[in-house]
Amino acid sequence: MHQPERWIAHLDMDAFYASVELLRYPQLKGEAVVIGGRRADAPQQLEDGSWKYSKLRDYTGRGVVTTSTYAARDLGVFSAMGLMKAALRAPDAILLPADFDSYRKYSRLFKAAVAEVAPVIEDRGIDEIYIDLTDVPGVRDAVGHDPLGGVKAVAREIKNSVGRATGLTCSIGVTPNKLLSKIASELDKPDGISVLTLDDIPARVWPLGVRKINGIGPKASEKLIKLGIETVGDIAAADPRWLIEQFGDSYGHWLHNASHGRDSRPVVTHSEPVSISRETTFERDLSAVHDRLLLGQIMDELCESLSRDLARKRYAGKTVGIKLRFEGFVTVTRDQTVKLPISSAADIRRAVGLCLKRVRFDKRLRLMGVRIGNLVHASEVQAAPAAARAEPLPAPDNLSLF
DNA sequence: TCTGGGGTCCTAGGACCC
DNA sequence: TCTGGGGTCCTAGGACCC
Repeated sequence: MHQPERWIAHLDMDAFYASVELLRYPQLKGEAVVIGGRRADAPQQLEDGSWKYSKLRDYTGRGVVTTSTYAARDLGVFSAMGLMKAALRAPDAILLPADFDSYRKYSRLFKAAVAEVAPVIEDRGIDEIYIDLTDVPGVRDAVGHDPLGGVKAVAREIKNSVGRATGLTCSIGVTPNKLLSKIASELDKPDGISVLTLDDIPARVWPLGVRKINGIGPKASEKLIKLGIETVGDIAAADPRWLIEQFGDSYGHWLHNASHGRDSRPVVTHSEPVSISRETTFERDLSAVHDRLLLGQIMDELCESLSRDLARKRYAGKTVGIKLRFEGFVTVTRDQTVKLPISSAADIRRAVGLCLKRVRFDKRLRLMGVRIGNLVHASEVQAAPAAARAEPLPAPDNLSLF
């Protein structure tokens, strides 16, 4: 075995939201439980001490599954599935509302527990991280005599640390790069450790379906399958020139490299946000004519919520965008860049007004969103000269488009 | 029975400047 | 009368991820 230059871990919490809920309701262990739905009812304790739960079959309206327990997955209920569809498959599954404050708390706890063992961490969202283990003592010192043994011992130590801090389990993949580690962490889920070297790629990675590669989504996989390519090994065996013909220069090259397990991306321990947004899907589709006032009010609230978030995170931005999704799931976006960074709800709402003017409202709306990009730190925003501040003010009637 | 909310990155065309 | 390239910014849409 040749010695890898790096050892990168991918750590993925097992059924994270559902597992956090099971800490609170341990009596549900082993049951089919689904998290999701904005207005799902929380469990109620009755006089006799027993609990009353909402069932999936009683849910009506829009919404998707956020997470499901492994028992629910056995019934065919997975993340991102519509709740109504999930109810057909598992009508008796228990439905819990999402409690993001709680999930964020456990997220901080598990990340801190990992940092005690290995501090070079890249955040990949609430329930997963990459960790550079290369310079962790137990790994560095094992180079030469027993590298795999050292890596496994450190991975076990990380899992133990996470378990002690949270009572939750996770799965870890360790390989020479992020791409392979992301694949590896899924190989022995839940509560597993998988260590792979480049030599393991043909036996362990090539038999997997193309969707297992992070970066091949529904569209690319559909196209690959149409071309007769089903596994990662099929991509690896394909002529790279043909891949480039089919998928373009950039994605074609990337597919070729990914299928051979090549990935040199570093573990990024700090990053700045690119954009911040707020959006909401309505319970029923709204008419731009009949529900004008309501839509205007919802847009005001989105802008205020976005503005509060900017203030809390201490950012301002120059590009405001709206997102509208109409019935039929057709999505439209409009952007408006202003001269100086803004952060107040009123300034954002004004830019939104300019965006709204450029949209045709011939169908009912199901979603509305606001985004701000081109961010700068609030501390870098200078007071605007009066002339510049007064500049992009549209006539008031343009604001009340709804 | 349609499909949440928060993000990132890429592409491609047009404006504008040198 | 015809016709450069390069660079940057803005905008719209789309793929993908958690």
